[in-house]
Amino acid sequence: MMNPSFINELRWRGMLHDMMPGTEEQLAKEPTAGYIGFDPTADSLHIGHLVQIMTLVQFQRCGHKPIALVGGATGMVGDPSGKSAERNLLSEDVLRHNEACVKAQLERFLDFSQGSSGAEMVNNYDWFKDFKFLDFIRDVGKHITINYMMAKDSVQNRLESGLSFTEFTYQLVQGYDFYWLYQNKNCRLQMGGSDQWGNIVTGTELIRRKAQGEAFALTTQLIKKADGSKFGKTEGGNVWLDRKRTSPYQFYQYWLNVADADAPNLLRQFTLKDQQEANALIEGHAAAPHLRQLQKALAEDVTTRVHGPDALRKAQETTDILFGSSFEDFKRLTGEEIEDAFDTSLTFKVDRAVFDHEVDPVSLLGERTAIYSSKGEARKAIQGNGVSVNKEKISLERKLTHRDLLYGKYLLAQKGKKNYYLLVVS
RNA sequence: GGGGAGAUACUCAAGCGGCCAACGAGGACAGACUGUAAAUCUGUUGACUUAUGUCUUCACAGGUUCGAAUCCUGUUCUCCCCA
Repeated sequence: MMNPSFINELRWRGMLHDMMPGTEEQLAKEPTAGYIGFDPTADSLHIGHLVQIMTLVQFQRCGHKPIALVGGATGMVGDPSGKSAERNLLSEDVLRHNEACVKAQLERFLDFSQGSSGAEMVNNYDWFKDFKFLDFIRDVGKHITINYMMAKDSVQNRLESGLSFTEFTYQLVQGYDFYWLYQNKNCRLQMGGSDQWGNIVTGTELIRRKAQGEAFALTTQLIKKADGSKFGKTEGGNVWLDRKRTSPYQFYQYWLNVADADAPNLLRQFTLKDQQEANALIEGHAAAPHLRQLQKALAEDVTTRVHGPDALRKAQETTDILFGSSFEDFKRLTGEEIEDAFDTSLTFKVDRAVFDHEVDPVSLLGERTAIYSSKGEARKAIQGNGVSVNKEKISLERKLTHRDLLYGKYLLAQKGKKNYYLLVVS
């Protein structure tokens, strides 16, 4: 049985950015171990990391052995790549916590069973924590010249604005990771986003000089959206993999809302659909864009992989209830169904006494609930025709009473067109 | 060490004694249009409030003035030229 070529897989998916000569030959020759590092800068990964996760997943599917590295050590240093300013160091407590969270997330995506392509998880803190400074500069630093390190873009870009020795050293630390994995896990390939090229190559260089070995580098495309805006950002910031930060419903909605121009690309990169399937979906979408089959397939696939089938089903139900139906339909739901449809983050409890008299919408939305952060903001939004209650646009004069409550306790509030909130009066 | 330029809201960037919460552009959010797209057009964008209001902002600290982002003094930082 012939495994599909990993490189070709990345090619048609549009994920390949660059690789060292010989990489493709190495992968064709034998099942190869390859790694990608994830620095624990937060206690959850976000969908930017998902590209790298998918790269590892594809790598494994093509018969190779993926190693997911959690950067317990590198996270302590801080990667200057792509950063315009020096960052604050995280405390060790926070790092150890983040590390555990990131590890748990990564574990869900790969197959860790035994066998030549069974995944492994390592933490570079394990080999760095007892590495003495003097040993490091003698054993590692001696092999790489300052001239070489200075030439990296990540360093050059920071010479004007400033770069600490700590961040400058990052490439050596990461380079040593690769060397360590090469020696201990027979790891021949490091992958990463295209901004990681410099760091990766420091590793292959170290392997060449220190171990006279040959190792390879491969980078993937950074995802760009058609309109030039950043991928993975929403009003609330990053789209996280942790459901406590981004609920499955919000996660599903993010993918469902992807622009047409970006959808084919994202489908190829974030799902495992094969070329035929993907093309069929893309053609189907081109023929009937308003059905948004592409976005639906994408959202479904990614949400399932990240949050599981149950969470997907619930997210879809909620979506149907909020977007697919009129308020008349909404009213037919039972109280339990309604409460179940909303994430806790979108649900606000309001004291019954508030509805004893007429309620001013401004104070209800801006003061009694956190839908708007202040009355002023709530007022501006209402004046700007951006607020609905029970699917009906409201004005400043529209007072709310207990008669507006469904089952005497529910009120559906909308901020803009897409943001729904549930007020529960009790 | 000598000389010059500069530091303004999320970013870029005007303003150079009162009409400045501060032009404009980008971004972000919202409205219309649509398909919970894109493009386009419109509105909002210091905070609180809703009144022709209050408060906090134009690197930092002082000062001049009825009044300063705008003038003076000192401090910090950045860039450029010469040595």
